[in-house]
Amino acid sequence: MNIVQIEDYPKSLLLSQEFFSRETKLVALESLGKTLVRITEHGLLVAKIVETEAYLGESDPAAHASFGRTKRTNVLYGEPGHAYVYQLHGHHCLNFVVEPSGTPGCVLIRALEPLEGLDVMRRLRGKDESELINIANGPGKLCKAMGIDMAMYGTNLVDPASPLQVWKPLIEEQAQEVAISRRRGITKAADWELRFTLKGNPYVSK
DNA sequence: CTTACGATTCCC
DNA sequence: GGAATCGTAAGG
Repeated sequence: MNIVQIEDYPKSLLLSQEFFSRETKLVALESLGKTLVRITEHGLLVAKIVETEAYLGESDPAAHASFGRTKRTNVLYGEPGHAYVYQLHGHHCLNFVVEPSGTPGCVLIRALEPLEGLDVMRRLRGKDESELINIANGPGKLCKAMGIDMAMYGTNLVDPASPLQVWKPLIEEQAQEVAISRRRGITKAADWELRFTLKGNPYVSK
Protein backbone atom coordinates (compact mmCIF):
# COMPACT_ATOMS: atom_id res chain seq x y z
CA MET A 1 0.00 0.00 0.00
CA ASN A 2 1.09 3.55 -0.65
CA ILE A 3 2.42 5.64 2.17
CA VAL A 4 1.35 9.28 1.98
CA GLN A 5 4.34 11.63 2.12
CA ILE A 6 4.39 15.15 3.43
CA GLU A 7 5.83 16.26 0.09
CA ASP A 8 2.50 15.26 -1.46
CA TYR A 9 0.90 18.31 0.12
CA PRO A 10 1.58 21.98 -0.77
CA LYS A 11 3.40 24.02 1.87
CA SER A 12 0.78 26.74 1.46
CA LEU A 13 -1.57 24.66 3.58
CA LEU A 14 0.29 25.57 6.77
CA LEU A 15 -1.61 28.04 8.96
CA SER A 16 -0.06 31.38 9.96
CA GLN A 17 0.83 32.39 13.49
CA GLU A 18 -1.64 35.27 13.08
CA PHE A 19 -4.46 32.75 12.95
CA PHE A 20 -3.72 31.80 16.55
CA SER A 21 -2.96 35.34 17.77
CA ARG A 22 -6.64 36.24 18.17
CA GLU A 23 -9.50 35.93 20.64
CA THR A 24 -9.67 32.43 22.15
CA LYS A 25 -13.33 31.81 21.36
CA LEU A 26 -12.84 32.80 17.74
CA VAL A 27 -9.81 30.52 17.30
CA ALA A 28 -11.68 27.63 18.97
CA LEU A 29 -14.57 28.11 16.55
CA GLU A 30 -12.40 28.52 13.46
CA SER A 31 -10.14 25.58 14.36
CA LEU A 32 -13.04 23.31 13.41
CA GLY A 33 -12.34 21.76 10.03
CA LYS A 34 -8.62 22.56 10.19
CA THR A 35 -6.10 19.76 9.74
CA LEU A 36 -3.82 18.31 12.41
CA VAL A 37 -0.66 16.78 10.94
CA ARG A 38 1.78 14.54 12.81
CA ILE A 39 5.01 13.54 11.09
CA THR A 40 6.29 10.30 12.62
CA GLU A 41 8.91 7.75 11.74
CA HIS A 42 6.04 5.37 11.04
CA GLY A 43 4.48 7.71 8.49
CA LEU A 44 2.26 10.75 8.14
CA LEU A 45 -0.82 11.01 10.35
CA VAL A 46 -3.52 13.43 9.21
CA ALA A 47 -6.88 14.24 10.81
CA LYS A 48 -9.63 16.86 10.74
CA ILE A 49 -10.48 18.78 13.91
CA VAL A 50 -14.18 18.30 14.72
CA GLU A 51 -14.46 19.35 18.39
CA THR A 52 -12.75 22.09 20.44
CA GLU A 53 -13.12 23.93 23.73
CA ALA A 54 -11.99 27.44 24.67
CA TYR A 55 -10.11 28.12 27.94
CA LEU A 56 -10.03 31.84 28.44
CA GLY A 57 -7.03 32.55 30.66
CA GLU A 58 -6.44 33.64 34.24
CA SER A 59 -10.02 34.88 34.73
CA ASP A 60 -11.46 31.49 33.69
CA PRO A 61 -11.85 29.32 36.83
CA ALA A 62 -11.64 26.12 34.77
CA ALA A 63 -8.44 27.10 32.95
CA HIS A 64 -5.01 25.96 34.09
CA ALA A 65 -3.96 29.58 33.67
CA SER A 66 -6.15 30.42 36.68
CA PHE A 67 -3.18 29.13 38.76
CA GLY A 68 -1.03 31.77 37.11
CA ARG A 69 2.30 31.18 35.44
CA THR A 70 3.77 27.87 36.64
CA LYS A 71 6.16 25.36 35.16
CA ARG A 72 3.22 23.56 33.60
CA THR A 73 1.49 26.62 32.14
CA ASN A 74 4.63 28.47 31.07
CA VAL A 75 4.13 27.89 27.34
CA LEU A 76 0.66 29.48 27.56
CA TYR A 77 2.36 32.81 28.19
CA GLY A 78 4.59 32.52 25.14
CA GLU A 79 3.92 32.84 21.43
CA PRO A 80 0.61 31.73 19.92
CA GLY A 81 0.60 28.77 17.55
CA HIS A 82 2.53 26.47 19.88
CA ALA A 83 1.36 23.26 21.56
CA TYR A 84 0.34 23.12 25.22
CA VAL A 85 0.34 19.46 26.26
CA TYR A 86 -0.47 18.25 29.77
CA GLN A 87 -1.16 14.94 31.47
CA LEU A 88 -4.34 13.93 33.20
CA HIS A 89 -5.24 10.57 34.73
CA GLY A 90 -2.36 9.01 32.85
CA HIS A 91 -3.50 10.46 29.51
CA HIS A 92 -2.29 13.39 27.44
CA CYS A 93 -4.32 16.36 26.22
CA LEU A 94 -3.43 18.75 23.36
CA ASN A 95 -4.14 22.49 23.32
CA PHE A 96 -3.27 25.28 20.90
CA VAL A 97 -1.73 28.35 22.56
CA VAL A 98 -3.71 31.37 21.36
CA GLU A 99 -3.96 35.15 21.89
CA PRO A 100 -0.91 37.45 21.64
CA SER A 101 2.18 36.62 23.74
CA GLY A 102 1.56 37.23 27.44
CA THR A 103 -2.16 36.39 27.27
CA PRO A 104 -2.56 32.72 28.30
CA GLY A 105 -5.60 31.59 26.30
CA CYS A 106 -5.74 28.12 24.80
CA VAL A 107 -7.94 25.81 22.74
CA LEU A 108 -8.38 22.19 23.81
CA ILE A 109 -8.63 19.72 20.92
CA ARG A 110 -11.30 17.20 21.92
CA ALA A 111 -11.93 15.06 18.82
CA LEU A 112 -10.53 14.29 15.38
CA GLU A 113 -11.82 12.69 12.19
CA PRO A 114 -8.91 10.48 11.02
CA LEU A 115 -7.96 11.01 7.35
CA GLU A 116 -4.53 9.45 6.71
CA GLY A 117 -2.46 6.92 8.61
CA LEU A 118 -5.43 5.03 10.06
CA ASP A 119 -3.46 1.82 10.47
CA VAL A 120 -0.77 3.55 12.52
CA MET A 121 -3.40 5.34 14.61
CA ARG A 122 -5.16 2.07 15.34
CA ARG A 123 -1.89 0.45 16.35
CA LEU A 124 -0.99 3.32 18.68
CA ARG A 125 -4.44 2.97 20.23
CA GLY A 126 -4.23 -0.81 20.51
CA LYS A 127 -7.31 -1.25 18.30
CA ASP A 128 -7.93 -3.54 15.33
CA GLU A 129 -9.12 -2.66 11.80
CA SER A 130 -12.76 -2.78 12.83
CA GLU A 131 -12.35 0.45 14.81
CA LEU A 132 -13.02 3.74 13.05
CA ILE A 133 -15.26 6.01 15.10
CA ASN A 134 -13.50 5.37 18.41
CA ILE A 135 -9.92 6.08 17.30
CA ALA A 136 -9.72 9.77 18.17
CA ASN A 137 -13.10 10.84 19.63
CA GLY A 138 -11.77 12.19 22.92
CA PRO A 139 -8.90 14.43 24.07
CA GLY A 140 -6.84 11.57 25.52
CA LYS A 141 -7.66 9.16 22.73
CA LEU A 142 -6.60 11.53 19.97
CA CYS A 143 -3.23 12.17 21.59
CA LYS A 144 -2.58 8.44 21.80
CA ALA A 145 -3.70 7.95 18.19
CA MET A 146 -1.46 10.78 16.93
CA GLY A 147 1.55 9.90 19.07
CA ILE A 148 1.32 13.13 21.09
CA ASP A 149 2.98 13.18 24.53
CA MET A 150 5.03 15.59 26.66
CA ALA A 151 7.76 15.55 23.99
CA MET A 152 5.36 17.73 21.97
CA TYR A 153 5.13 20.37 24.74
CA GLY A 154 5.90 23.77 23.21
CA THR A 155 6.11 22.54 19.61
CA ASN A 156 5.72 25.30 17.02
CA LEU A 157 2.60 24.30 15.10
CA VAL A 158 3.18 26.71 12.22
CA ASP A 159 6.75 25.64 11.37
CA PRO A 160 7.11 23.29 8.36
CA ALA A 161 10.00 21.55 10.18
CA SER A 162 7.88 20.60 13.22
CA PRO A 163 6.69 17.06 13.92
CA LEU A 164 3.24 18.47 14.74
CA GLN A 165 1.56 21.07 12.53
CA VAL A 166 -1.82 22.65 11.84
CA TRP A 167 -2.96 23.12 8.25
CA LYS A 168 -5.91 24.64 6.48
CA PRO A 169 -8.70 22.25 5.50
CA LEU A 170 -7.44 19.75 2.89
CA ILE A 171 -10.62 20.13 0.91
CA GLU A 172 -12.45 23.45 0.83
CA GLU A 173 -15.90 22.37 1.86
CA GLN A 174 -19.06 24.37 2.11
CA ALA A 175 -19.47 26.11 5.43
CA GLN A 176 -20.49 23.51 7.99
CA GLU A 177 -22.93 24.14 10.79
CA VAL A 178 -21.35 24.49 14.23
CA ALA A 179 -22.99 23.52 17.51
CA ILE A 180 -22.12 25.40 20.72
CA SER A 181 -22.51 23.72 24.10
CA ARG A 182 -21.12 23.53 27.64
CA ARG A 183 -17.58 22.36 28.24
CA ARG A 184 -17.26 18.72 29.25
CA GLY A 185 -15.77 17.08 32.31
CA ILE A 186 -15.20 20.17 34.44
CA THR A 187 -16.81 21.40 37.66
CA LYS A 188 -15.76 25.06 37.69
CA ALA A 189 -17.54 27.46 35.31
CA ALA A 190 -19.42 24.41 34.08
CA ASP A 191 -22.21 26.45 32.52
CA TRP A 192 -19.99 28.46 30.18
CA GLU A 193 -20.83 27.58 26.59
CA LEU A 194 -17.37 27.25 25.11
CA ARG A 195 -17.48 23.86 23.38
CA PHE A 196 -17.62 23.86 19.60
CA THR A 197 -18.47 20.86 17.42
CA LEU A 198 -19.17 20.24 13.75
CA LYS A 199 -22.88 19.51 13.82
CA GLY A 200 -23.73 15.92 12.97
CA ASN A 201 -20.10 14.82 12.58
CA PRO A 202 -19.90 11.19 13.76
CA TYR A 203 -16.36 11.63 15.13
CA VAL A 204 -17.36 14.08 17.88
CA SER A 205 -16.76 12.69 21.39
CA LYS A 206 -19.57 10.97 23.25
C1' DC B 1 7.48 15.48 51.98
C1' DT B 2 2.44 14.60 51.85
C1' DT B 3 -1.94 15.17 50.13
C1' DA B 4 -5.69 16.16 47.05
C1' DC B 5 -7.29 16.49 42.65
C1' DG B 6 -8.68 16.28 38.06
C1' DA B 7 -10.00 19.72 30.64
C1' DT B 8 -10.11 10.91 30.96
C1' DT B 9 -10.83 6.27 29.56
C1' DC B 10 -12.30 1.74 29.94
C1' DC B 11 -14.57 -2.00 32.09
C1' DC B 12 -18.22 -4.07 35.05
C1' DG C 1 -21.57 3.19 38.15
C1' DG C 2 -16.56 2.84 39.46
C1' DA C 3 -11.62 1.99 39.29
C1' DA C 4 -7.19 2.99 37.28
C1' DT C 5 -3.57 6.26 37.32
C1' DC C 6 0.09 9.98 37.95
C1' DG C 7 1.94 14.68 37.40
C1' DT C 8 0.96 19.09 39.24
C1' DA C 9 0.22 22.38 42.68
C1' DA C 10 -0.34 23.64 47.32
C1' DG C 11 0.35 23.27 52.09
C1' DG C 12 3.11 21.65 56.18
